[in-house]
Parts: sequence; structure tokens; C-alpha cells
Amino acid sequence: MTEDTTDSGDESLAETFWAVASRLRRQTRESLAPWDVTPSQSRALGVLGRHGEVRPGTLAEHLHIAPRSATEVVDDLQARGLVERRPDPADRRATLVALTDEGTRVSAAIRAARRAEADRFFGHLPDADRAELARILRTLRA
Amino acid sequence: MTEDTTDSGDESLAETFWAVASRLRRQTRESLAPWDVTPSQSRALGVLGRHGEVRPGTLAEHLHIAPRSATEVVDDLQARGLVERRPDPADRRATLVALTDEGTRVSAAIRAARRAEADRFFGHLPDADRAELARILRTLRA
DNA sequence: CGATATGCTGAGGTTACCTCAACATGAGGG
DNA sequence: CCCTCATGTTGAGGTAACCTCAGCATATCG
Repeated sequence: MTEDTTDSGDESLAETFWAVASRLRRQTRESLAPWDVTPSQSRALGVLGRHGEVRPGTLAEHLHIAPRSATEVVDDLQARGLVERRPDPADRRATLVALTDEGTRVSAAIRAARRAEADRFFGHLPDADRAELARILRTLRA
Repeated sequence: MTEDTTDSGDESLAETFWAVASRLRRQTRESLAPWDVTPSQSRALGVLGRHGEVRPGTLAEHLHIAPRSATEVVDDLQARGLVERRPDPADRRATLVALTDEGTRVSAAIRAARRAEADRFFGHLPDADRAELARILRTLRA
């Protein structure tokens, strides 16, 4: 009881949205548990899986975070043996971050888990609803 | 370029969802700026505005956070003079948290700003789409 | 009345970010 | 060739918003 019944009208759309977001976030976190990586690490693994070796600065751009913060994520992944740093042959100031063999495996596994998780989450919806949702969200993303 | 174009299919729904979420979060933060309160403080002010004086523990329930964390939010709001603590006459272990006069003003102002902001965000959608979105999100909230 | 439960908060930790400044290297102009 | 300025990364230190665990005061109940 004392359900957060919100008030009314316009506010509730935003609230419903955030309720869904928090459910999705929780589920994502759970689906990541088997690999013991944080969400932010998994995002970085995703970028590395898609782009191959990149410089920390580039990684930061893809993740929409400051370069310094990318350094941090890379530190963590390196400590877990999932990525390695090597000098960039093209620019001696720079470093390249690349997946290790294990990093590649984990990255692929997470990618698959993520997809399964999205199916579980959105898959309950009828096809038409899923399409509608996608369409409406795309207009809001602008 | 090198737009985060994601991959494809199922994943993109979740990604689109998060893109929308981040836009909404940013806009919310901006709309809060005039009062110099953090998002979590504004959520607490919202609960206090709706419920009148409550104990920290109750506040924590409404915010879905640990009781200890509610203490912290209350500390911050108190430091800004927006709430005050008084002893709960019904239980001498407990404290009641209540809006000050200024807290009441700020809470109301934020509530109004929030509504305006939701209008700005979701208001672009045709009525039918807004209804569809609400309906679909409600089924996902389960 | 004593055991146990409840309410709050101090101490200290975590995650995921941030800025600012230092340091090395690259690149262009004179 | 050297000097200046830009660029890439990282150390140092900070913030918000959470968390758990332990301690203390008070309540409740057998």
C-alpha cells in the first residue's frame, strides 16, 4: 500500500517511463552477473567488440564520457585481463586498447546475453506494439 | 560520423529506449537548475509535497532507497533550509521531516516546472501516440 | 521486566562519473 | 632546427547517489 500512485495526467507518463527504465536496468544488471563486469565495463566491451582496437579517447567518444573516465574503465578491464594496452605505432603519444582472447569471449557472451535479455523484456509485446514503441521512441530520441 | 549506429534488430529497441532516457534525464536536470537541487533532492521534495510530514524511513520507501540514504537526502535538504526535522510525538525514536515555508514554495515550483518539462518532452507527440506509448509502457512496467 | 524489534544515524565503502594540471609527443612556422 | 601550440593520456583529487554494518535509543510483547 501507499503505492506511489503518482498524481495524475502528464507527470505519469514520465513516471511510467522511469519505472520501465528501472526495471530494464535491474534486469540488465542481473543478466551481467555471470561475468562479474559492471554495466559501464560491459558498454566498453561492446564498443571494443564492434570496433576492434581503439584509443582511449575514441572509446570515450563512443561511450559519451570524458577521456579521463575511459582511462579508468580501461584500467578496470585490464585488471580483469579482458583488454590489453599496446603502443599505437602511428603516434607515440597514444595507446591502443584491444580485447584479449578472454575479453573477446566475454564480449561475445555478453552480447548474446544482452540480446536474450532484450527478447525477454520486449518479447512479451505483440509485434505491432513493439513496432509502435520503436517508432514512437525514435521520434522522441531526436 | 562513426555514429553509434548500433548493430541491428532486437538490441536497437533497448538502445533507443536508453537514448530517450538520457535525453529525458538531461532535460530534467536542466529544468531543475534554477533551484540548485539535485535530482534526488527534488524527488524527495516531491514526496514531501504529496505526503506532508513523514519519517525518514517512510521517505526511503517512497524513494525506493535504503533508510540510511534517506537520512542523507534529508541532511542535504535541511542544510539548504528546505526541510526541518522535528520529533515524532507518537514515537520518541522517530523524527518527522517537514517542508519549511521555503521548501513548500520550491517544491511547488519544481512540480510546475516538471509538468512543463514533460509537456515539452512528450507534448510533441500526437495524442494517439502519447496514449499508445503510455499503454505499452504500462504493460512493460509490470 | 527482559528479550527482541524498530528507527535513526555514524563510519566507511562503491560506482561512475567529473575537472585540472602534468607530461610526452606531434606538427607547423620562421 | 627550434619554438610554439595542439593533442593523447594519465595522476590527483572531487562529486552524487547509492550501499552495508554497527550502535544507540526507544518501543512492544510474552
